[in-house]
Amino acid sequence: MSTVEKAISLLNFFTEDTPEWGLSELARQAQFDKATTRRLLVALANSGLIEQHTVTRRYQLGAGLLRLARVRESHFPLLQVAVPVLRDVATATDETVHLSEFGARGLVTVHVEESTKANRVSVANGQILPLHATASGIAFLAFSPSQLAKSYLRKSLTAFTRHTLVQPARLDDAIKAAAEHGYSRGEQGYEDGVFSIAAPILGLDGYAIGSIAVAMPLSRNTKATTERHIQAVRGAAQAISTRLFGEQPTPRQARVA
Amino acid sequence: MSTVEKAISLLNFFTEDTPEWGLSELARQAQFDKATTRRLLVALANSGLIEQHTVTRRYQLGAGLLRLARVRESHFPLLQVAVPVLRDVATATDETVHLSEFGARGLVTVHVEESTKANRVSVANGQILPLHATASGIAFLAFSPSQLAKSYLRKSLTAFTRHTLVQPARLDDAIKAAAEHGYSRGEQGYEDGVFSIAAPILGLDGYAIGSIAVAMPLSRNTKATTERHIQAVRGAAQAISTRLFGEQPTPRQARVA
DNA sequence: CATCCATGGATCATTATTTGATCCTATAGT
DNA sequence: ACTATAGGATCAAATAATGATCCATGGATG
Repeated sequence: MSTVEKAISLLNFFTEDTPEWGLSELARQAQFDKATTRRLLVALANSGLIEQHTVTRRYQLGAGLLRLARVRESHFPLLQVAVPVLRDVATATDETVHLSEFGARGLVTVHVEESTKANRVSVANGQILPLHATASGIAFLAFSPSQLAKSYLRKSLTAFTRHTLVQPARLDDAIKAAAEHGYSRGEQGYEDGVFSIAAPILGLDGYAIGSIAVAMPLSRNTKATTERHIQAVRGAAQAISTRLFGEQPTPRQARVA
Repeated sequence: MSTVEKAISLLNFFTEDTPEWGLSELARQAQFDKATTRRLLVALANSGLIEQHTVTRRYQLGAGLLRLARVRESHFPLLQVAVPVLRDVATATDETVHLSEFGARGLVTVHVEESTKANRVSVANGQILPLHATASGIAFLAFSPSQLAKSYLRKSLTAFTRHTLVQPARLDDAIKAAAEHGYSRGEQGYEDGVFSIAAPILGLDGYAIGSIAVAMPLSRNTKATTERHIQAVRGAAQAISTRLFGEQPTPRQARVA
């Protein structure tokens, strides 16, 4: 562990629960010598990453972090973070993978990686996904503020195919299952012959900001592929959140019914 | 400069304008040896403060910063940051200093440091300050979204004293002056015999989130004290912003008229 | 009130890490 | 094919980090 790494490792002891540390206290926790710890803290303080309360002599995270975090954030919009991850999922599954983001217009597809297979599902960029009829939508609803999910349950649910969930009770069940398992499945709810698995991308508050889905022709679906897609999609969604926010948000499931 | 400080100094080269650096490029800019720069970057990368794009090999700020910044933010609400600064101003001026924050209820006084003088201005905590009649309010308006300021100009302006600015044109002028100079003055606009100087506390977007004001009996007011209070209040407002956000926001003046 | 113990901070010979000249390889431009 | 520049690796020499030890201060505790 280099000196620099040691110094930075100290920063990670500062959390919401323990936002302040005394010198000895921190040295003990980090298992560094007290003198070493102090030198590291002083260096961090000179750089603005740490501040010392002049009265209590305790150490806290510094204001310098805020500027840096902002630069990072402005350089990393959802798309930029998500596209490489989507590509990985597309490569791993060789099925069409698409990302959607919830905004004013609803749940909009913002990026698609198409399968290389001849028989594949095509998804148009910019397409608005009905929340009740797609795996993406249900995954999103399952991790939305309860009010949003409930209000959707009361809406008139358009039937796009014979399989679209139009009975509130059925949709309710699907949302509950998605909330419980962390992913949703859609079987011909929007287009005939399409099977998909989706997982929510969580924002810092634990609510979904969008979703990521793998879509395949129903004919190709097997238990094994389903299982693989679930893993891939959930992993990808988590990876995106983590890269966007630096940590995995705690999920907040919608309480329907 | 310690190794740790060198490493962290590298972080500061990453800005909104230049959010990515190549190794050699950065080494040149920072005036470190290329090998040194690389080792530092690797250490930072291992700690999550830097990430390297696997394809382009360029370096960017890492996701680890986000968590840290959030801890810092949650630990530093306005009050906690501002109170020590207010206290300094109070000590320096020996006049009553008060801080107000704009929220749903309007501009509310959230902290007061009273002068030790017998003849002093008293301000109640929790008091709601009329925007058009107080130095704090005008300083706030001058750095608000233009729409807010304009809509206020159209409202019926209550007269609290004979000196309250009730003519839109006069208020308009006061706002313009405050926008130009970065501080406002209030002379008996709310209470007779009170003179105050206020400066806006800017949020990251450059708009005011509140203000800080020094209030004194008009009788004690001289050119010299006014000048000192202006300096003190402006400095304090800037210090608070800087401590809250890690940098001084660029002011955004309201365009009235 | 004296004592004790833990705290933050300073010192400095010893030790281990950082440093940077140099080399290697890959890639892009001429 | 040649050149320039990139990122990255190496290792003896230089330097900075280390930690045992000491000091001063400030609560506790008897």
